[in-house]
Amino acid sequence: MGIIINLENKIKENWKKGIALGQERSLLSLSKIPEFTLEVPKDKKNGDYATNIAMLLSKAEKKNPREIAVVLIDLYKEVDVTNNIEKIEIAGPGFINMYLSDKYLGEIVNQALNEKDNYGHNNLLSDEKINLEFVSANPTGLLHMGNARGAAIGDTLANILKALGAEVTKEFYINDAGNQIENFGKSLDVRFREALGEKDIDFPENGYHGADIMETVKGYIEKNGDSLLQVSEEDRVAELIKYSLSEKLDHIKTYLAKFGLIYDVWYRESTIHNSGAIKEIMDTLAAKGYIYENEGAVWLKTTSMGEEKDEVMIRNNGHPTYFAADIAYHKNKYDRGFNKLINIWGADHHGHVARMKRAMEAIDYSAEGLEVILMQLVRLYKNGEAIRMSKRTGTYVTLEELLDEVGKDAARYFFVMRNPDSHLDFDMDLAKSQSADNPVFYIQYAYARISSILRQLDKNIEEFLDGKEPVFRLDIEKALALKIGEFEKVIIDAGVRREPYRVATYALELATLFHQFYSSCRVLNEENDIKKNRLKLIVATKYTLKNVLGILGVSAPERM
RNA sequence: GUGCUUUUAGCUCAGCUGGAUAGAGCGCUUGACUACGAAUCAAGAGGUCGGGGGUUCGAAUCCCUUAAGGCACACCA
Repeated sequence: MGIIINLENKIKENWKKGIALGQERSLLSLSKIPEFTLEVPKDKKNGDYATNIAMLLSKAEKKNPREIAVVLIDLYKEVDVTNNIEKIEIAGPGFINMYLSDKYLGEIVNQALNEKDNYGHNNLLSDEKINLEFVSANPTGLLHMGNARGAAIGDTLANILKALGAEVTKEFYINDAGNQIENFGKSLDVRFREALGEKDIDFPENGYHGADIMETVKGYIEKNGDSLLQVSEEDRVAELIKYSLSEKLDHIKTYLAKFGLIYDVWYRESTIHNSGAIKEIMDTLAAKGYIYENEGAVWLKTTSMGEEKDEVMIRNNGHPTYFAADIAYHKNKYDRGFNKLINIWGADHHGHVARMKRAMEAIDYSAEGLEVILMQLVRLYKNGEAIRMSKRTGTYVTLEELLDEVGKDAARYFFVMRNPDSHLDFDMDLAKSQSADNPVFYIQYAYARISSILRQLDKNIEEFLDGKEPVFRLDIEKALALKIGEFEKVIIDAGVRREPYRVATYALELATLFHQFYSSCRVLNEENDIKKNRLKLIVATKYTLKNVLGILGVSAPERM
């Protein structure tokens, strides 16, 4: 556990002990200790920590908060054996403000120096076995901006959860079955026959018009010739689907890898269909009386589970729906030993969330263990104008183009920096710009500056890192050290709440404090003690920056 | 129509289980290199937290209501 978290726990404990002591001595009349807060005040003038405990007790004690605070502070001082608080004051309507002893700042820096690449890591979630499924784009086309946002959020979240000790499996669900694939196959077949000279073939109604599948078909013909014309349509379609999916998937894999994302598992929907898993859940649900037939289709009584309408499980053509397959798929994930299933879906899937949870309950699996992060759309801006993105008209920007244009680092940072449930305005020009306006460069620049200082050091850095706790006198030094100490709290917060953007924000804050420090403090041309302390501070900053950037999947350059 | 979601500075967004004078970046105005990288820093202006009601010591935050955007409500996925 980090210094800061330990410290906060101790402070809270001490307040509780103090109150208990007060009860013993009948100084306080309350029977139960209320849930009080320990927060970091926005304004430094109000101390390092503040608690609202006196205000909360006001009612039960029938006294004004400031009077109670006087009693509480005496009690606190009596039980506090660690002396981690230097000064306690009453302020405003009854806040109790605590001022930390500076000793902790030195401890924080030392911890970062000792733990290096592991600094900020933790074992809070070591009991969790998490399956994180994201992107899962249809393998019938190219990856677009929405997929890219999911990729960045998912991969970052995976890194955060791993930093908290969880076992995380990143999974891509391949929709290689169902209606879409049938349409895809028909479209391929038409393009194939057209490419070989056949004319006036009706194009399927919900077919794929993209130019990319013509390329695919041409590629197939170059390699394998036209022998497929001799086989049955069914076999031909099957072969074309197999070939195209494999080509598309390779493409998707390649570009996700360039984006810094490597999946642990690629799971095919067809495995679910072929394994009998769907029949199994249908039997389970039927045995529980949740299944009925109507108009040739088989329905799930989701209304009896609190949903607004029933859902089709098996269509009247005998094919299971996506919903039915998804229930089997999620059961399969639980059966593989995961206790948490986290999915990242586009906001257009939100109707799917509640019924999936109800379905899990219906087959006696955990609905709580299934978490869905919904992601809003990405709006793309270029030259100050919104670019309309549409698959139909083919004007959408692909991950490939994005990587070419702005690069992995900027793209990943921009996608993660906003809360998923707000729309993301992606400014291509800003992401491309190599200036202070671009947060990615700003953060990386801080790292490069530190590296630059260390390169100019006359002796080996290890000679300055003597293990003694550094002492800081200037506010900016203290602020930077404290920010380093917050890192672990940020990771925990981001992980527990599943909000990766907090890490992006933190990286920017840390870089800001470093730049401020840099502009007001020299490091190299200082008298020995100060030089040593500041070197420790910037090396600790460097490790912290490296670790944050690592979590974000953004590179940490020694030079820029 | 029903459900979910968003609404905070000119723009893009933070704001924790309710806390002190609502924050940051960009943009704007004005400054700072004979000093470890000016891809930086400092200072300033800028707000009816969409509107209205309620809960309480205290509301951007919780509840009700209302307005505006987005999404969903298929035998598609």
